[in-house]
Amino acid sequence: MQMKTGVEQSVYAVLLLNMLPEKAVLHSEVISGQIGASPTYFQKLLRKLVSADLITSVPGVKGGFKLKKNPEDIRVYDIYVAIEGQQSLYSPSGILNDVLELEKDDRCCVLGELMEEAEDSWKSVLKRETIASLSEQVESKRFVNHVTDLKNWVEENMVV
Amino acid sequence: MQMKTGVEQSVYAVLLLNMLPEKAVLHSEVISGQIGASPTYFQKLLRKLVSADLITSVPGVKGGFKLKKNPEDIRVYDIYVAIEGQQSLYSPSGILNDVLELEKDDRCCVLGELMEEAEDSWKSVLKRETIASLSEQVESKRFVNHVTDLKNWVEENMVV
DNA sequence: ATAATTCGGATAATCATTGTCCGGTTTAAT
DNA sequence: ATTAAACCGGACAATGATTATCCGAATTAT
Repeated sequence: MQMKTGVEQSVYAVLLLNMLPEKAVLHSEVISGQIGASPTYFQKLLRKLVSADLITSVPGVKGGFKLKKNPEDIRVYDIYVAIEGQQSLYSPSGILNDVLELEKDDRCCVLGELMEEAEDSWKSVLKRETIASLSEQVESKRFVNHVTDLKNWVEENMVV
Repeated sequence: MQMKTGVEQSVYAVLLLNMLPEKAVLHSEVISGQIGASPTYFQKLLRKLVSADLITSVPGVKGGFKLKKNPEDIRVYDIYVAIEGQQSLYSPSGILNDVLELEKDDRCCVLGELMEEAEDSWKSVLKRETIASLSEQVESKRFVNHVTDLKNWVEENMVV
């Protein structure tokens, strides 16, 4: 039970896109290069983010990706769902139902209720934080100089 | 990102073992038969529970498994850790460190802190519930008659 | 027109989980 | 003592999900 690395990469990608000025986009291979991800697979992650309406893609020469929503409206949870899908951490196999000889309608999986509560609790933390608040943390922490380096890098590599 | 089915099976196994009278044990194949798990793999799960000191094994003819701790002292979380190990849901790959050109010592993974908090929140729910409280729920809910059936089955199949 | 890019599908590679097998050890019963 | 039935633990195979690659099509700036 481990989170996909794709979620982590996607979060950082969105953080990078958040550094873009208006109208500018970032080429997918440039991003994956910076993050150190496999370019082809990373494209698929980006497309999932596009499908989830979190980022926008611009096809053609000088194309690339940029944010679609405001950073305050992109929760870490949204990125997680975009990449991993909505399936829950725990899929009850109905074992206890068999054991107790229950009907299928009898939705009373004791363990399931607990797991659902645990998962909700986990999700609520991911829903709390947004790209805006994460960016703020990165900037306000102890490495402001590195952030300016990174922003310079973005400006050098962005298009339009 | 999905929880191993082994965790679910293990929880139910422990619930079954909790129905045993003192000194009695349950044969591993009998349990896996009831739960509908593959017998050989299920043995491995049981041995993990043994290693975690949650249950005891009795080798030899008339051998089997029984609880080692009191049901109040076995948390769902303990079973989860016994089966899945202690690795966290999120293993930071240090991407942001690379991006920000940080030293390895600089443990300031923004996303990591958030994920850790989320995971702690998730775990706290699993730590709250014990085998005792789960058993109580099963018994007190709406299927008391099924539980007595199950207890009869345990008595028929237990050893010593 | 051409080159550079995203899009979407098919498919392969990798890895964790699940499952099997076998020889060894322990114990009850004969 | 011998035997049979169970647990022990390691090696290894099968399965399935994630990751990764490739290719042709669509789009757009030059």
